[in-house]
This record gives sequence, structure tokens and C-alpha cells, in this order.
Amino acid sequence: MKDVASRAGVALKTVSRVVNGEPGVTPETARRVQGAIEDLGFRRNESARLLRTGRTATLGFIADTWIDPDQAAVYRGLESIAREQGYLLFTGSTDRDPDREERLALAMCARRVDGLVIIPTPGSHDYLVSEIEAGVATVFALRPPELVQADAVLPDERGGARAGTGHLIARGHREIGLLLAEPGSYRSRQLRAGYAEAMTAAGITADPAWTSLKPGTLAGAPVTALLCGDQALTRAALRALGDEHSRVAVVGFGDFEFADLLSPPVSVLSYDPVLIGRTAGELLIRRLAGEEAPPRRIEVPVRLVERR
Amino acid sequence: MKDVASRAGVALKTVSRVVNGEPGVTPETARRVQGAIEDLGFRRNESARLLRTGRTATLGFIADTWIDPDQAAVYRGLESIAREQGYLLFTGSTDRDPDREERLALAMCARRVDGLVIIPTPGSHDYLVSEIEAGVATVFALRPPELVQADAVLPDERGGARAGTGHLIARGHREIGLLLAEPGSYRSRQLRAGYAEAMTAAGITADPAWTSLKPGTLAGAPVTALLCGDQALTRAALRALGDEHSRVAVVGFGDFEFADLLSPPVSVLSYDPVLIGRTAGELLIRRLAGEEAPPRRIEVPVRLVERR
DNA sequence: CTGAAAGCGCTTACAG
DNA sequence: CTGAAAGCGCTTACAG
Repeated sequence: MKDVASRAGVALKTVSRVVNGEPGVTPETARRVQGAIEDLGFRRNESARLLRTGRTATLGFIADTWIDPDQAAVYRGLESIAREQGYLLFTGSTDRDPDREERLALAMCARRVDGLVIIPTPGSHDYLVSEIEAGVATVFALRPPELVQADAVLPDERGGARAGTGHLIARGHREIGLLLAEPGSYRSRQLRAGYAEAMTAAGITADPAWTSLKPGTLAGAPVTALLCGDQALTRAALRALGDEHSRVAVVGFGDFEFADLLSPPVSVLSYDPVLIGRTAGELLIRRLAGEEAPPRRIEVPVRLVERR
Repeated sequence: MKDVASRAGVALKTVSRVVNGEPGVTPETARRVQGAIEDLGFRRNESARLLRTGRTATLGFIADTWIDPDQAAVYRGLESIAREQGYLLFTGSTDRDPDREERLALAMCARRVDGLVIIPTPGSHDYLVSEIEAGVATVFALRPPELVQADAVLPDERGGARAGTGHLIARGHREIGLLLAEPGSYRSRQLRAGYAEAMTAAGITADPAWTSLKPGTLAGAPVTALLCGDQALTRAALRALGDEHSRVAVVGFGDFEFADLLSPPVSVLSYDPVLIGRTAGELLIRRLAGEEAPPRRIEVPVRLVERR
């Protein structure tokens, strides 16, 4: 910028004005500056500008992995908001390793991101407390944080499990299995609660054996229907069931391509992950605009997609 | 940092030394500085440091969308290199819109990313020429760029199509269809070339009708086998074929979950997209280290995954 | 071992 | 309409 100024024979400030389209520059002067800019191939250094300005116009997004299409879709939703609002995105994936999450989040904070959207790993997130106090707006998505107060945008997994179980009951099933990954995780607890609610409402007493199934113990299991906790479990269940699939009705949590091409087709519980990303982004923007309110938890509906 | 210095009763430079672990500070002084740092909750502003240092320790990654698992996997490979080398990643998706690509790339260059990995949209990339000349290392992945000289890391689609077609021929097929999306795209040209090579090698003259199929015209088409250009086409083909799927052997370009659960299972042509991302990252790092060599094109093997 | 000054590339707050 | 000075938060190159 200094070079441009001296080549155009003007002061630094005048170049700044031209670059920013500020008023108060003679067309003639502006033309000279423009010429110098082109001759020198000058491009304003955004980082320097932002250092002076105080904000960075940058958000950070941290997820397990983009290979998970749901998380990719959350990113997509967040990015659409970031694009509208003129933010650029730093991203990083954790592979569910809490250390990686912490390193990434702190590295982004050190770059002074204005805000952070995190799909959290299991475990405590108290390392973020001082950053949040320092003013980094933070929103959690898909899963709630632990040991830290912050906004969260979540799918209504409990309501989904209730709907899925209710659907199976309505179709005449009573021996309904529940296939979960980590029993202690937030999602597992939510699904178990929704399942229990639907069973109780129908007056069915669930046999503990139905809710402690594993893919390996599925063949010949005493159930006529099955609710699977995530896509990987749905896949594992279909593999384990093999020909029995025609005997056992399967409802999977999380939609997937090709679900309708299987025989019989698989019904799924599905939510809109793009909406989760958008909502998280909007929440962040509002916080950045100064909205002060206690942290809130927003739930996005989970619906049954029936296939037959 | 100024505040820390005055609280500890030392000069700015001493704080800098402590923060950077530079030698030449009395343990006693260091302790005082550390105390002040903790009292004030000080965190070094990485952006300011990098402004002074000249580099940003940042790379940019631009793709169509992460919803595409292949592109998500390229990101994963690149990120692993970035993590090893201490870079943070800016990302953005284009949805195949050239304008969005250009805006993103220029925004990242304005932030002075050290390098850029791009899965390019169709169309010219000459807007990048001046940036590349200005020193932004650039590597293209999955698809080659147009109208700009730069490194590229690509799957060997031609070799893959040859292998896939050869496999179908070996299984006794002669009327082999080729289902392509955009006829003029790089991938389509490569697949058509590989297909033609395999057919010629087997002494089969391909009927033009075989290579101009669309999902809509597939039912009752005069072929006994089909090579699909991407996952979406594979899905569309399976849908269009319906029960005929047992009559028409399908080989799809791009592996997908559940491929083995379909009946009959679908064989696919597959490459390792994580390797493409890693290779692109390594190339970038070498360029950043000053390696001068003409732009090169690296091909990653495409192999047939047979399922029956 | 410690520090005062200059500067990275820009903007802000004034003054002319 | 135009510009000289100070400063964003750090590091670099010296000097003591």
C-alpha cells in the first residue's frame, strides 16, 4: 500500500480511501491510484486490516469428521450463513478425540475467531470456559456440551425414538429391539427414553433382553422389529440379519442413500442437519451482534420416513 | 502483552521471550511474567504474530461440497498433513458455481493463505494466475484446472474405466453400456477413452447407442452390462432398471456403503480419496519449502472392487 | 539477562 | 479533497 501511494504520488490514507471506496477522492486522483494498484498487482492484506479493525470476520467449525454426511450437512448449513454474513470459516476434525478438539479450538481462539460452532467429542469442555468469558461466541451442534454453559442446537432424538417405536407398535409389533452404540452417550440416553415412553404408552413391558442387543447377537433374537441408533448400526444390523431381514422390521436412525433400494426398503428416522447448521450459525450471528440471553437449547424435529 | 509487561514490571520484549520460550530470562523474571499472564488471562494473538512474521500458517481448501464423501475424504487427507505441519485450514464449498469458487479463492488469498488446494469447478481458472505468481502455492485435486499451469492430483479414471470394462468383457459381456453425466467433462472424456480402449482390445465394435444411454432410456436398453460414471448415476441406474437389475450387470464408478447389501451386489471402481488429499498436501508443503519444478500431474490408481 | 525503538500492513482520529 | 501521525498486537534487530 505504501508502494502504491508513492507510485501514485499520494498519501497512504488516499490509497486506503480508494481501496475502501470511501468518498472524498477526486476522480482524477482515484484513477491514478487505481493505475498504480494495477501496475503493482496490489491486493489489500485482509489480515492486517482485521488486526487494526479488531474483528477477524472468521468463524471456526469443529466436527468429528466430514465423512459423516450429517456432519457435512451441518457444515453446509453453517457455511450458508457465514457466506451471507461475510465470514470465512476455519475448520478442523477431531475423529472424536477430545485432545484434538481442544487443540483445534484453542488454535482457532488464538487466531481470534469471532465465534465457534462445535460438534463436541465426549467428555468435558471446561477448557472453553475462559475463551467464552473472553468473548468467543460458542454454539454446540448435534450433541450438547458437558461442564460448560453454552447454546446448543440438537435433533429431537427422544421424540424421534418415540415416533419410530410408536410406528412399529402401530404396525402390530410388540417385541421391539433397540440397538445402541455407546450405552452412556447422550444419544443413547435420549433414544432409550423415547423408546420407553412409546412402549409404556402402549402398555407394553419391555424385556431387558430387547434393549441390550448387539449386532453379533441379532440372528435369531426374540424380536420382530428393531430400532437402530445410527447408520452404522443399521448397516451392521442388516448384515447380521441377512435373510431374516424379511422377518424383522428395521427402522434406522439417520437416512441414507439406497435405503429405498434394499429389499425390503428400510424406514428411517430423519432430521434436517442443514437446518441445524443454519440455526447454529444464526444463533452465533445474533450473539455476535450483542444479544445477551441465558444459553439456550434448540431442538430440531426428527420425523419418520416410512418406506415399504 | 503490554498489560502483562507493565503488571510484571518488565519490558514487552521480555514477555515475548517468555511466551515463545526463548532463552535468556531469569527463572525469577519468567515466574513473574507467567503470574501476570495468568492473572490477566492473556493469550497471544496469533494473527498479530503472523502479520509480523510474514507467513500465516494457513492453507485453504475449496471443494464442491462435503456432502460428497469422496471430497470429504480428500479434505481428511489434506487435514492430516496440515495437522502434522502446523497449518490451520480455511474451507469453503462452491456447489460447482465458478463465481463462488473465485470469490472464495480470492478471499483466502486476501487473508494471505500460504497455499490452496482446490477441487475445481468447470470453467477457466485464469483468475488465479496473478495469485500464483504472487506466491500462493496451488494444487488442484480430483479434477484438473483449465487455463492455468499448476500441480494436480487425480484418480486414474481412464485406467479405471479400462479395468471395469475389461472385467465385464471377461465375464462374457459384449453389449456394454456407458452411462455418463456431462458428456464434455474431464471425467466423461477419461471414462470414454478407457472404455474404448478396453472394447478395442477385445475386438468389439461399440454401438453408439450403448454409449449415449440416459437413466430414463435404460429400461429395455440393448445392453447386458452397464458402466456408470458416478455414484448418482449408479443409483439412478439401479432405480431405472428395477427388476431388470438381475439381467444387467452394473459396475459403478465410486464405492458406496450398502453396495454389498443390494441384490445382486454392485461391483465398483474405487480409488483412495484420502490418498489424493494427502498427496496434494504433501505437494503443497514441498512447494512452500521452495521446491521449484514444472507443474506436475500425479495419478492415483483406480481399482475394481468385485462383488458377487 | 533485559530493554527501547522500529516495523509488519493496514485503519482511525485529526488537522489542514 | 488530502495527508501526517498514532496505533492494532506482536516480532526483529540492536544496544546495553
